Amino acid sequence: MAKPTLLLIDGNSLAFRAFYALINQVDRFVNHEGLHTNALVGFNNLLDGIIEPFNPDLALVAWDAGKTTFRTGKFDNYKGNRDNTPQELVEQFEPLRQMVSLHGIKSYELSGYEADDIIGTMARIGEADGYSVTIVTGDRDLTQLVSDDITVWVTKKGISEIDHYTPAMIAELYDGLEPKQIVDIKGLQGDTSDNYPGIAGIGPKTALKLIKKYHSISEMYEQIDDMKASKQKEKLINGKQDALLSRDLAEILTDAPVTISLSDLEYKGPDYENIIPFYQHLDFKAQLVKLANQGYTVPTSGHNEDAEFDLNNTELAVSEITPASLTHVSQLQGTVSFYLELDDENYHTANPVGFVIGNQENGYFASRDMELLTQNSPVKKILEDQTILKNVFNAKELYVSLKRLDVALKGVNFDLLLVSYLLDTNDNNNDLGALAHDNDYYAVMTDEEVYGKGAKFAIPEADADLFEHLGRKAMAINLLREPLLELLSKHEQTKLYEEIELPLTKILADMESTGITVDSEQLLQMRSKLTERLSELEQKIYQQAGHEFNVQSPKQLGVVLFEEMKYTPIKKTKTGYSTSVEVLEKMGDVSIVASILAYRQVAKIQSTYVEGLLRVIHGSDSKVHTRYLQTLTQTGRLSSVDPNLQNIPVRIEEGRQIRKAFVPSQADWQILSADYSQIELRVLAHITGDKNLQAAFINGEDIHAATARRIFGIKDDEPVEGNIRRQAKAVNFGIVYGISDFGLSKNIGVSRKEAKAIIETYFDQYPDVKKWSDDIIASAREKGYVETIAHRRRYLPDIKAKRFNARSFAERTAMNSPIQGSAADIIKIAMIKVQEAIAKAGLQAHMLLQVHDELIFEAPESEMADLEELVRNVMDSAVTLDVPLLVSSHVGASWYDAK
DNA sequence: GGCCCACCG
DNA sequence: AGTTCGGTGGGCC
Repeated sequence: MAKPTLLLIDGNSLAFRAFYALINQVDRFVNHEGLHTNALVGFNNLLDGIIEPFNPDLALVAWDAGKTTFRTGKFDNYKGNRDNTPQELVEQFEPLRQMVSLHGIKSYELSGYEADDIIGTMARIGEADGYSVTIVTGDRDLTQLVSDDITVWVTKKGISEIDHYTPAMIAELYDGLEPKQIVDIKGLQGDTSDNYPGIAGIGPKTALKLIKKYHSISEMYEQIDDMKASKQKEKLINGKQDALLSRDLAEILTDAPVTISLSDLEYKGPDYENIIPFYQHLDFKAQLVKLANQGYTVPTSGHNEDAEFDLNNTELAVSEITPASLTHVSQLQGTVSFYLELDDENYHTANPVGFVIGNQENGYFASRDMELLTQNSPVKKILEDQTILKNVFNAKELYVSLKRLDVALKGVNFDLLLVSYLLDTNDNNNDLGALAHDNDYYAVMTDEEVYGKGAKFAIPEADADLFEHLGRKAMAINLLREPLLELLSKHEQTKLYEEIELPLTKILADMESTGITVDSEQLLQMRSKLTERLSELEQKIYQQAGHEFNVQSPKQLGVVLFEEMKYTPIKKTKTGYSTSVEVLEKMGDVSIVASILAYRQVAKIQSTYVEGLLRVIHGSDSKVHTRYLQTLTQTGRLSSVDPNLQNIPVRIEEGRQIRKAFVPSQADWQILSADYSQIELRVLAHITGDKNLQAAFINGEDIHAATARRIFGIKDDEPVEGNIRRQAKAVNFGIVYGISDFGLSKNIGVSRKEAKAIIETYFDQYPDVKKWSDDIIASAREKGYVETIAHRRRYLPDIKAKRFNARSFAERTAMNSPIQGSAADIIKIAMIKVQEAIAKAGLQAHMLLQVHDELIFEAPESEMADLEELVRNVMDSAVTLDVPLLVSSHVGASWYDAK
């Protein structure tokens, strides 16, 4: 029969490990009362992930009882070099013990002894009583206890990985030594973290060699006279006291006067009833979700008034649609929730795998049969009925997917994904379950929990399982609607939602479905030319380097440049030499560097753009259909994926050629591009109220020249030289980003001192810009968030962080987000108005793309003049600011030509 | 899956 | 001690 098991846990060392594993995020793990929880989180994961599955018969967590122990009596400086335990950790010790207790594990400490000694003692007692003992610790010192019946698990990499120490492993690590000899090694080499010395001048290698030869420190000194004279012998003789003391300190007691016995240590398992309020107190939402999914009820959370609704309403009435129940479905009215599941995130190509429709009053109806959405089905009728309001999750995905099934979705009224994102841009997770959990609703699982991820992704075969999940999603959408809409209203975001984001969703869906035509012939021609250039450059580089290597590997390139060719490294990355453009350009006129820069440029065009685009052209219509992510960025911008059409090359001619492949979808049509000029600087002028900055725009001045005159004191009748204007331009942009003197000096190539003076002059000349910057940071600190002109909100928890870096970052973000985000608001409003105007004018034109401050259209040549005027008028009047908005536009046969 | 690098506004 | 905002994608290791 297998032996009974005893688990001994080193509470202090694991708490330290857990704390420091998440030290970078210490300010993020704080509960609603301000208690830090990073160590609690890590410790809890350990208990859940390791201890619970292990399910021992007996378990104990041992804790240090205080700073003074019998070891400090022997050696004043024992652990004397340790900094005081941070307050953020100290405050977690008491809840840690509660947590241990709620997991059904006994805690124990003993005055005058360390946790190690309790563990050593209990381990030997357990071993003698016939237990298989496992010790879990963050401290490798405990490996001295390893025996046939005692295994030591030591966490590493924070606490995410664990090494299992057995006698065989010790033998391997210490060249055949036994576990108990580790203390002799430590006696000789010392321990810097515990601050005992060992023998000066004896390191790990010598220590190992000596103990291998003499077995122990005491045997070594017995034979020391026979040792031949050497410096080492002298060190050993002089250090005898230190060695004996250090050995003593390193040795873990196995006979501490503990007052507990094995019979006190029964492992009871978690106390579910009481651990839930405990987790709630700590704001451990993920843990609550786990418990809820295991069937443990989570009562309504008390502290978060904003999100208080009935989590216990988990009764779900979901049934498969049958010919008979179709009558019920057809009678649905008022408001319904609809959810369509796809087998892939790219909804332009994914297959629908099931859907659900219904509400709380009439129940939910699910099916895998997509035929039920087509022809004259009642479901299609409901979806196309403007008067029946739909609650959905990700309306844009639904518009596009349903359009592919020939269903024209109407009456979308609530989009859970969109609303959650507007409430908190961090809630941009595309998973409905996860997002519901963020809003304290736990009666639905995440897709990963139900479907798995990666290679394991699979839609459940059993109808009951799939329909339950779909039904719960639909129910979550319905139940979250009211509380979240109420929050929107509290945040003054109802207009943002109803008049900007929700209408925009439909427009983006149409743009995506329309797609833009890509001339693959053009790309194929480019590809063969670029292939040739790449192989020429490659050969040249090999010649310059003297051998072949992977030019695309920064690591190999670093070796070639900075080791073999002995150029001086200018900058390092975390993993080695930096070989970025910035570095390579600083290396000056070196032929291999020029070749590499050229190679990189061409390789980028080839792989990302030529080949990347060719891969995503749809065979059916020769177009690419990007997806705009409307709920991702922290500022309110869109992003574009599969393919990304917001970063098509433009600055360098060779890359710009790519734009020749973007052409109108029909003969005799053209491309129109219209973009806002300096929209962010205009927004800056508006929201800061700075009269000097506003005057420049109102008077139609060249803003960079105007800034140049101000910061470099150039008189009105003197010209602004190109290089000076370029510097001023960098300053104008830098201000928007919260640049430092360091950053500006690097950017425009002046000294740091000069850069500092320039920034100061800028703020003198535009005093209200300075005032606004200070004010917005103060406001962010007070409210915890910043806002755009349309009340788009970004929370900045780090604005109060103690860490300089995190705080500075938050301060720059506090300035930049209202500017970048307001610009995003403006172009979104413009898109809605342009679409309306095009419809009203009865034009055939399509809006195709948005690139942050630019809109791209296609239209018949015959209506292009009208379209251009319409677009310009709508864009420059989209909103009224204290400065004018300026739009420039161009027409051409391709995107390249519309410049 | 993280890192480096390069492209966009 | 680090130093300019917001993104996506390819390739390496």
